[in-house]
Amino acid sequence: MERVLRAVEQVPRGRLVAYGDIARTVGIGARQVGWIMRHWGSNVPWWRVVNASGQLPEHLVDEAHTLWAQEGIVPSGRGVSLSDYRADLAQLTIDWERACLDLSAD
DNA sequence: AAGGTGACTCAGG
DNA sequence: GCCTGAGCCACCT
Repeated sequence: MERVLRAVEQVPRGRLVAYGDIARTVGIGARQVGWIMRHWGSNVPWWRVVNASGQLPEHLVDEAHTLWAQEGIVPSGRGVSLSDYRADLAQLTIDWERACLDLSAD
């Protein structure tokens, strides 16, 4: 699950990813991502992680809208247009790994 | 050890 | 767009 949290941390400002994206990237079930977020999400940019419909659970939408506004994400309808802000999770993790290599290489 | 639950997702109707 | 059913797997009774 460390991988999950790391993946979420890699999501850049103004971008979003779906639980399923993370799930497939780190190779676990989508529900596990949700479970992890519930326990450790408070320590990562959880608002950049939404479900496949671009929505969040009721108790979070309010916070999320505020944070999204700060990131320049404009909600559409009940959630956000995931397709408009979706980040390439796989690419992000690759970038992160390469960054680590660069650091050690130097 | 077995069964229920969940910040989910996908395919079908 | 909405509802159902099945798959998912870590965690908790």
